[in-house]
Amino acid sequence: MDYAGTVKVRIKEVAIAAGVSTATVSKVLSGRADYQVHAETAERVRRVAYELGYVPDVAARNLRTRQTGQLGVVLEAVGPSEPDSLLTGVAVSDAVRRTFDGAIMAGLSEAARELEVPALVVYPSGQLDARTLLDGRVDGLLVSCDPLRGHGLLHGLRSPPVPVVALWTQRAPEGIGMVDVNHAQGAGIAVHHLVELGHTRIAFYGGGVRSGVEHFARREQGYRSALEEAGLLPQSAIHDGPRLLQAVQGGVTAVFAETDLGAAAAFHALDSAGLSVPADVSLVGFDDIQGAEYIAGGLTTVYQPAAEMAAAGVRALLARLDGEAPQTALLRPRLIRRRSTAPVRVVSG
Amino acid sequence: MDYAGTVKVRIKEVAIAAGVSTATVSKVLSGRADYQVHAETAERVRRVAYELGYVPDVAARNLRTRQTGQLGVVLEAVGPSEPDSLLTGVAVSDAVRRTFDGAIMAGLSEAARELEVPALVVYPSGQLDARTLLDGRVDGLLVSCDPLRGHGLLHGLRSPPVPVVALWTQRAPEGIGMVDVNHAQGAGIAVHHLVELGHTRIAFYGGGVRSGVEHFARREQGYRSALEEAGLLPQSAIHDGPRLLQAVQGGVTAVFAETDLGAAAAFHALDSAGLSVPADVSLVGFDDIQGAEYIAGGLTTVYQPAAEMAAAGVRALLARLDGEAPQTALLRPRLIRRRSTAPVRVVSG
DNA sequence: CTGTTAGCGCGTTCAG
DNA sequence: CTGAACGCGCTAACAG
Repeated sequence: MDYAGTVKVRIKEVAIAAGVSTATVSKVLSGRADYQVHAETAERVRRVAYELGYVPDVAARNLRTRQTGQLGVVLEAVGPSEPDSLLTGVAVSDAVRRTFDGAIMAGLSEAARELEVPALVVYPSGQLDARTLLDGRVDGLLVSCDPLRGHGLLHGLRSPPVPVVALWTQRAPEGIGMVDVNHAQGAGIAVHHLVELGHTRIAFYGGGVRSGVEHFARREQGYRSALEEAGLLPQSAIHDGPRLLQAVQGGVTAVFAETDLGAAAAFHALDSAGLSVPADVSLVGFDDIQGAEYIAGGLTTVYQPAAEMAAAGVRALLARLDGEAPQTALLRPRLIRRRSTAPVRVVSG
Repeated sequence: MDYAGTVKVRIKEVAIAAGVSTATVSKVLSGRADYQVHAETAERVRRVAYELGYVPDVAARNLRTRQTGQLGVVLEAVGPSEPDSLLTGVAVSDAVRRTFDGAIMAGLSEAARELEVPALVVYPSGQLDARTLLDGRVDGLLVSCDPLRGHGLLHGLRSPPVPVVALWTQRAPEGIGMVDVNHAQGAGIAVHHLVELGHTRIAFYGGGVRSGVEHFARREQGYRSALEEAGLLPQSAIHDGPRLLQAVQGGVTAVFAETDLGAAAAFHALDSAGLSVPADVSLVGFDDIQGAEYIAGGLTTVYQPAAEMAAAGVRALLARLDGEAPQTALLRPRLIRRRSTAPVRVVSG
């Protein structure tokens, strides 16, 4: 179809062409069931509207109805660092973030389609303050947080003018809904996998609680709980190659790394020392980053359901717009089995 | 600041509080230079507006001005496959797309901030037809294409009601602006790197022209041109392990793979046959996917400037809104040197 | 079941 | 330099 030079058709022209009033056209096309219109009339209006290529003007509609149906999105990780970051200077792969944000966008986009959200409004990086939300562009806001940075934006959003749901955190201020991956549970799944393979001395590789990063802390806590539940002894977190090798010499046969990138580092340390994965040491990561299948010959890892999280966020926000109270939802991560884990070797001698 | 229960402030209240008319407030805040307002008055209005927390209502403004300042975004890869895909059934890692889309969003977001685009409107996957663009939600549209799928959407957008710029393709219909990575140039850069290392027998690994995929075709063409320019002989494209090994036995010392994932496959074939990278064979990929540093011990590859492409897209679209004609821009890819390439081994005997 | 009417909040004439 | 009046296109309320 060719719309070149097409003058926009307005509701009045549809009304005239269909021989009804503009109100009737509006009633039919807005589809509100509480307006009863003769089926034949409605059908005629719809046909005429379609033939004329009529599309309601959203600006006018939004002005009249005082809502847009649109949901706002902030990708917090995209954009300049915030000064309150606990990890300024830490080299985190941009690609990790981008994969994650891409998955988030995919999930949002898919959920928006299914739930008939007409459009998502993405605010430019670092652009948003609470005041901006007053401008009536969106009915609600989703914030995809970056756990490696502070939650500056979220804290500026206490008592925001529209409902807010935060993704990938469990530390939003009161009144803000949350959807996060259950990091502790994910760690538990990883540990459980290793225990099933017969490992009893399992190390945690990464900054964990000490890093100050919410997710890493939860992962270490999950590691501890899972080991204790299994009647095994947690080890203190290890964050460098030499200590990892020490631990292995001390009898550790499996390593749970708090991230896939950490697992890559652990593998490098082990490999350089002539230790084989998984023959000598089993290795599990967390994230399932792109390329995880090439780490350590195929890294067994815990997949974070980012797209599902985004979809859950959309549903949660829609529920809030429907009057429900803010809630916290935790999604179950999934173990991806590859080739970096194996049954513990029977100790000979 | 706490906006709980805050009633939205309207222009009239600002006017009253500042002791002027709404027209004056509008003139001051819209910042249009052709309206002369007493400096003191203007300053007072601005201060009062700020103190009252006044934010103009975008719906009303959009209705009045007939534009929004917003740019639409379609991530074509997100969403269900189209039937016209040439590669239905081909397993392409979702993660690759997501990284790419994430980078695109990051670039868009950053450019939007710099160029003061108030917001980006992301249309849900597979939701958009040309008609939807008539609804006045956006002043222009960016389409991030998926080269592995058809351009169904783009072709439905001939003569669209708003300017359109397509990303990651050079095959959009007439009238649509384009920004793409210069794939041929990227291939040339890769080949040039290998030639500099002394390689003279360089293979192309992947579907290339025969795949029917625009990007892969350009990359193979770029490979050919670069070799010819260097006075060397291009080989026909290889797309499986056994033939790759044959080629190596036949004297090939370097392989340019059309994608990083392809490079991983090539590496696997070589490695399984006991050939070492880069000692026996040098290997270059294309894309610089997340995890490329773990492929083949650190894959030398061609990085696609996705974020820059997105930013260029925003600029191109803004230029079109400014009255300029649609153009095509090609961005120069960059070589990422890692450890999978080395000087050619001097043949002994 | 359908039509008439009155704004939604703002930006822009055009008098003063 | 300022303010009153109008209308962007649509939908909610109400009258018929």
